[in-house]
Amino acid sequence: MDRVRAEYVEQVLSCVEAVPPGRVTTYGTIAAHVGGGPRQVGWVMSHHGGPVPWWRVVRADGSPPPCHEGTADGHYAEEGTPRNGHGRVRMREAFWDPAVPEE
DNA sequence: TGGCTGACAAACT
DNA sequence: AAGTTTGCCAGCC
Repeated sequence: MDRVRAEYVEQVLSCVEAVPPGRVTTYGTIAAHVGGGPRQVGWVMSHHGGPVPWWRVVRADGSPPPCHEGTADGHYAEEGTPRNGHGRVRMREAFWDPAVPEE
């Protein structure tokens, strides 16, 4: 079953890498796309989200991960991600869904 | 084997 | 609007 886990991780990372600059997606969206639960996606990110743009993956309310939020802020400024004046991303503008990439 | 924890989410108060 | 509770899947003690 190790392979299944590795494949699941690959899909999650793939979705994260598929997120275009200036856009963000949520754990729940990825979970609904690749399967499993939002916590599972978060678990994968915490253990295998090193080489991927994890800052493009935010919570459902638009808040960045509890870790490296300062670093994420720098990336958002660099990518031009629309954010609210409170350190949270404007989901209404920046939200991106892997099932509807043409948006 | 059972229970707790964790980069979450949705519903309820 | 903000805080609290339950459900979710997988891993670890």
